[in-house]
Amino acid sequence: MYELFFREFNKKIALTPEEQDLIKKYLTPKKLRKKQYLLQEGDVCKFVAFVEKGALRQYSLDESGNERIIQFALEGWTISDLYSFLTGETATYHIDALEDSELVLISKSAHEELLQKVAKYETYTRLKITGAYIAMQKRLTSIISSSLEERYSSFITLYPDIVQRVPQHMIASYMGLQPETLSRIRRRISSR
Amino acid sequence: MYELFFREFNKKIALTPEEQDLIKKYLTPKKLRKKQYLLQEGDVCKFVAFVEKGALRQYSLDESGNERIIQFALEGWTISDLYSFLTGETATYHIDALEDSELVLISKSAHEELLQKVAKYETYTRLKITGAYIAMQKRLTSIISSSLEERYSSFITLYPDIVQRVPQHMIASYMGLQPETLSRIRRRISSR
DNA sequence: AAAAAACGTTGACTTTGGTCAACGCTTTTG
DNA sequence: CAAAAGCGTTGACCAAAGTCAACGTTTTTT
Repeated sequence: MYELFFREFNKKIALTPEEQDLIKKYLTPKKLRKKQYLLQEGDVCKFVAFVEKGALRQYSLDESGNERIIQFALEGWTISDLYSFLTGETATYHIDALEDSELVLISKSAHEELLQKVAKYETYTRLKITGAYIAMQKRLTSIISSSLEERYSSFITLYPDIVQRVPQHMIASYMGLQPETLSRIRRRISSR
Repeated sequence: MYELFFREFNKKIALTPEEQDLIKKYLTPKKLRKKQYLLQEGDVCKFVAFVEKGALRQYSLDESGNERIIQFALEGWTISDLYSFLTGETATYHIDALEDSELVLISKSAHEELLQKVAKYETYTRLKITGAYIAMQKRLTSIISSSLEERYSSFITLYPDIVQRVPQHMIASYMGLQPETLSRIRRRISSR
């Protein structure tokens, strides 16, 4: 239990067995069936979720009610509505499961106590968010400066596992496109 | 000297005078004239820069050589090519000054020593990057789910100071648009 | 096993943003 | 102070993405 979580943690900073045991006390396992919600827009986000197994997505609804996916999370990724989690404001995103999934939850109070009691937890958190920031900045850069063909091509080389496991229209949504448009981009790419 | 820097720092976590003096030893002031580079693509980014006064921009060049602005930084903001700074890889962004500016620089070695010696510096860093992450996620969400009119309208309410101080074609670049397109969007908005 | 839902593709047409050129105005430079 | 560069706007035209409808296939549900 929590194997992947601690494997990832130790990749960022090595923990002693004692620290690991202490941290374990603050973790809650949770299973989610495909299509179940972890978070719905309007609720307050009560936890950060680490994906041990499965796949989730985070999305908002535009004014026409279309789903706009802003993040996927496969094994080893962390997902949450950070703004809602940290401020206690109501969430602006939905999070649901794309496959049956196993999560490790960290509640707000657990998060706060861990920050106080385990210095390495703060470091872990800092490194994790820094990595997420850098990745998102790259995504943003490619959105404002690359062609759709390039964006899709780098997506499939960067996230081949997502391409395998997630329906194409969701990848279109992630790219801010209509499914038909992504289909045509794929044709253009393959006919070269 | 460093007034704004410490004002912002203390907003996130309060420092004792001693801590403040200690941190000061690791800071380097730097003045930059309008149009001067702080960082050029291909160099390694050697520092994180806090803006005491002035305005900067971070951008990359697309394949046609157009500037694509991914971030502005006014007083109180921090700017850097984080990926290059942290990994030592060569930078993919340019950073230059839009106005004569005064910066506070933190070098790589200063950053690392501060993380070790001053626990609150790690907290400051974590909070700062978390805020930047949340802001960027909101920007990304609006890019993939809002109309251009909405995006520009929220930009001017969110960053009225940038609208005042930065030429319009740079705001277009920040939004991933041509200057002509932004000009037309403005006309559409004002004619309502 | 049958019915329903979800998915990806294609075609025809519309809407939107990009491109190129021109112009007037303001700011910067020499 | 004069010349040059930078800036924002507009018009005409072009290219790209969105929309709507239809279809065959696959997956899920019952």
